[in-house]
Amino acid sequence: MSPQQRGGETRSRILQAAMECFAQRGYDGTGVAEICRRAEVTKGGFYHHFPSKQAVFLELLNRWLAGLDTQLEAVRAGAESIPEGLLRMAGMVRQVFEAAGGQLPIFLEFLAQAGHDPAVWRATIEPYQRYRAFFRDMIEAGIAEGTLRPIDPEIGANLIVSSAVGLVLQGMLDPQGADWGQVAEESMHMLLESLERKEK
Amino acid sequence: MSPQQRGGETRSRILQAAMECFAQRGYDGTGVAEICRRAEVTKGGFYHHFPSKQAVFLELLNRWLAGLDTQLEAVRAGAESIPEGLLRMAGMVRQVFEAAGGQLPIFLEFLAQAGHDPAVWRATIEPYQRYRAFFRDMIEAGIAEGTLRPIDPEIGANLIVSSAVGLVLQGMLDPQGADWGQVAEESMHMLLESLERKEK
DNA sequence: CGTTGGATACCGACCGGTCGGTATCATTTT
DNA sequence: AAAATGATACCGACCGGTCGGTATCCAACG
Repeated sequence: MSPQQRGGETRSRILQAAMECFAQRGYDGTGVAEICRRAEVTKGGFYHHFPSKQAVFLELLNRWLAGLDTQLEAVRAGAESIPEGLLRMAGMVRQVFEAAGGQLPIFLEFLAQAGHDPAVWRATIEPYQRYRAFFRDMIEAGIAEGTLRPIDPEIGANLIVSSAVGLVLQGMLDPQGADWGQVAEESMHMLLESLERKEK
Repeated sequence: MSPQQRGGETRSRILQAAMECFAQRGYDGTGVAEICRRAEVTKGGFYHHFPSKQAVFLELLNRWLAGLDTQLEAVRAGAESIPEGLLRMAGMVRQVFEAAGGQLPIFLEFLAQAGHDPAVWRATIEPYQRYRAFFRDMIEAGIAEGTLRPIDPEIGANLIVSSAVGLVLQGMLDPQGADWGQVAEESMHMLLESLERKEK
């Protein structure tokens, strides 16, 4: 195996292990040693691939956000109408939950760290603004195509983003508390029902 | 000054200092020594009043939640109709933000810690269930009194709680990003508009 | 009234242990 | 040989919590 391949594999093993540790014990709660143990790498290897613990965290955050971005964009491009697109985005919540296999609380870590670390903060807050703009544009398009009532797009986008964030958060905290994927779909359905233009 | 008074004052000074520290540096990020410095108490005094750092954190959490509870209940009792009550609860968001004076990120700490510490988790998750039940009852009452459309109360309550949580979260992360109090009111207004029974 | 006993409040040095990060060396690949 | 990779040992800082001791005040007693 080439060294690039080996190095890359070690690198992703570290990332994977770090994600699991952060999700279970939190950022401050997990030591570099623990990540190394789980990734079957020594400290030397760790600091060969990453300059610091924070760098690993930041890369994890950026990957997660990038994944969300591409998913959202794909759904938008594939949807026939705005309401249908929004509904399918609600379905993404279920996917997000299933994909992470109970290791989701790392999202909480992202948020908590954003409160203390300016670098994490910038990386966290910027996507929120992007998402608000994203849904604002969608709503405007929906109004233009006549499938949505003429509401204030800013407020509507905010409502969507807020509900999504709140939903994901509750799902993180209490995965067994409900079928959050289904709750997300039904909530978005109710929300849409009120935004959609009804033919009389 | 009686010793009880002195003791009580010291105790609340510790709580206040701890809240500020936790909000700025996070739970793990703040040492007991730092809390003591800010509260002008020594470590001995700290551990005289509290058995552990976690105990301080938990008391802070419980006080916050208790305050929210009493406020919500007061609004419900004082409202003439369900929609009016819901609208005034949206106004509470502005109050919450102003009352905390930018020290709000401690809410994030509550959430993050809930992911790791079972005691914090129980204290955090239980109010969510209570709030969902609270709003479900309100919606049911609203349907009964004829001011709300006959929607699914569970889903509606979930939508309200999720939006509120997401709104508060965004306000924490980016206090300067918007007038969150106003955004909360307008969002709730839009939400209500779709839930309210419209006379034709 | 003065004294005394003891409860409460508070002090600050100290401990065992952990942590993130570094320095150095060994091995493998090109 | 040079570069990439990763293993081992170690460092200094810091942290939560403990502990022996002191200051302050109240209540009971003589």
